[in-house]
Amino acid sequence: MAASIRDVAREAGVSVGTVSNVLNRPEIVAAATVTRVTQAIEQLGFVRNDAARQLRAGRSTSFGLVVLDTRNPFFMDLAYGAQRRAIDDGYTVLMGGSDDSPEREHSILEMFEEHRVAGVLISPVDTDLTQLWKLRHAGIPVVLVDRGSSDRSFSSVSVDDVEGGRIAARHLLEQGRRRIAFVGGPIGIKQVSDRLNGARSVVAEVADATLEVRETQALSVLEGRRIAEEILALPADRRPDAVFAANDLLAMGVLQAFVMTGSLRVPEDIALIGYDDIDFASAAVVPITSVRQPAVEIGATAVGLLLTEAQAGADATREQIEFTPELVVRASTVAGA
Amino acid sequence: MAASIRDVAREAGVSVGTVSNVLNRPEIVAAATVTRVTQAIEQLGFVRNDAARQLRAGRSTSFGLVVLDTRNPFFMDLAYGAQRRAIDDGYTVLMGGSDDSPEREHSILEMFEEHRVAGVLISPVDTDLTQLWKLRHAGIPVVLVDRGSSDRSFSSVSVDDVEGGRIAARHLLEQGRRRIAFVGGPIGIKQVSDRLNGARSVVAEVADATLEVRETQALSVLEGRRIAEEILALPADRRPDAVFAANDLLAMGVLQAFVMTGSLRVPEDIALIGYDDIDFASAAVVPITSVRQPAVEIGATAVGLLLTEAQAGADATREQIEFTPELVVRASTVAGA
DNA sequence: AGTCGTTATTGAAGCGTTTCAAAACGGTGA
DNA sequence: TCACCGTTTTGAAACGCTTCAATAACGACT
Repeated sequence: MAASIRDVAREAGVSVGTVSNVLNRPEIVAAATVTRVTQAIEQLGFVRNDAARQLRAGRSTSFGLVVLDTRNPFFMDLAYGAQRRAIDDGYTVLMGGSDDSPEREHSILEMFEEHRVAGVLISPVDTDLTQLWKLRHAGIPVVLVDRGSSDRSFSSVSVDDVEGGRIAARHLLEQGRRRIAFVGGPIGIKQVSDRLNGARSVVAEVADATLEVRETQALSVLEGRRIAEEILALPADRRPDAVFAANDLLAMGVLQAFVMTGSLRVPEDIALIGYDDIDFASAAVVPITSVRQPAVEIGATAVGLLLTEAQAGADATREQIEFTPELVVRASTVAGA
Repeated sequence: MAASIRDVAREAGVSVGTVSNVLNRPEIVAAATVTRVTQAIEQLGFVRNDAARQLRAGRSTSFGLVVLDTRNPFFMDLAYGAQRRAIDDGYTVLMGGSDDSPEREHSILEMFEEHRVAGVLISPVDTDLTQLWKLRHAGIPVVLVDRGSSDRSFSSVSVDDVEGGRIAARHLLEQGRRRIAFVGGPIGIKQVSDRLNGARSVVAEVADATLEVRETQALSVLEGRRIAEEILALPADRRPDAVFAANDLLAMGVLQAFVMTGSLRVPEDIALIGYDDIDFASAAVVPITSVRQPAVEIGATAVGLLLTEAQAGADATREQIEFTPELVVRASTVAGA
């Protein structure tokens, strides 16, 4: 079908080895030969076959990225950062979304492994990391993104989510809120539980403050809306006076439901804080206070770690990089902010 | 390094052909052999080498998707739809963002071609489609997404953007607006010029209505903000009373700038309509009226076309599918909506 | 016992590259 | 003229998989 290097060689009257050299190390080939081969390539419309090249090379020139949700702007920004950094080094990024499903995560990783990717970036759903160990054992470096490696066995680039949780809760308490609802889930996801635990620790220090947990199935706008309706259905005296949403998507859902029904004012009746600080948070009906994570930077840094680990081989040193989250105050917690 | 099919064969005491059969058509292999081989696979932690498999097969089992902007929720939704549809048929989707750069688009397509993808979905920046012809000539089916094929030479899944432009302009005129500003660009992008032309045709029919074009460098929030500042800088009597933004990202940027400075009320002083109806449009400070495109469906449908075209081979019939855009009225054009 | 028909397994060819030791070439100096 | 040397080019051997014609195994039937 398509022209192969062999056809080019015949057309140019040289051997396949020479064509390959023109393609990969033109400087060692005589100038006249280079032009002849180049012409033949042009002539036949030859395009390198990546599969053959990779087969020979043993491994691919792409990294795999597994995120929790491909439609979440936070992860898109992260992916964007990863991609830009990877391209600079001649790598390409394959992305898959696990949609909070361990099975899906598993099958994406399997695909990456069959592809012999040069490394894997992952924000895992599955608490069981044995598949990641298997990957490393197979010589594929793994870097955790948006999530630390508790036992330091993997390199990781993350944000201190416990501290992020504390920051959020502290801010709400400082605004005089006492009945806080934490909205997020599945709790199995480390990022979620860390944020919750951070908030809990701060709330525990204030005598009259309480924290109520409302678990969601996913970190989506829809789930936020669902929980908000639950809250609205409560008798007024049992309602929280603040909501800490585990991410901005949830926060937006919550906000939409509150605003739509018009029965609860934000922040007067109920304050709202999100997490991630996606671009859209600042553009919301009531601009949403959020705990900022540097998404693009996380992605880029993670690819950097992957690159060094890929160079170093099996005896690479693991590195845990942790960014500090940052509070961005907007009108959803402070009237007129 | 990693175990090959040959190692598995040795371990299980069978030939490589048999191992391959166990992997691909277990039903033709004796049950006892299957278990023996399966055990060996388990034992050695064997993982298929995708490169070798593809090299043999001649073509990959993935589709390539080129979008204008990977961070635009509209394209993410489109990609999501494509992915879900592709997975059902055992395909995988590779995505690349051209960021409105023809060069970048070119290099992504080149990568896809080297990868021998089974098909390409593309929302082209480049008005010159010769590279796409080249792809087709190489036996790779191409489907245009979010953009029709004017001469019907390519299959496409799109929305009637001229009609979409008309809908938007008509709506603004019906609200009594007469000085409309069109914000969008680069104008070279067909979606943008179609929307503009639709709007222009409707405005031309109303004697005292005018349409002023403000071209942007990109379809981003930032560019929207920039244009809004330009508008704010105008003397009050030269200001438009409505803005039609070529997509929701721009609309959000415009809105942010207006709201932030607080000098122009939406929709009282100036109405605002966007395009795409991304999820975030409804959650904006002032919920944004928009022209809806069924992103997920477009992606899924496009993969469907690709699948049939891939089956049919070179003599496939091209099909142009066009969805009709739908007006979604919100508060940014109708007070209290 | 020999033959036929199934059912299971084998072994080798080939996909398109890259790599690398070996060969060819073309001057140079003796 | 010849041996030697640096520069180019060659040709064959992998890489790991799938495919397919050929072979083997094994009852059943004549």
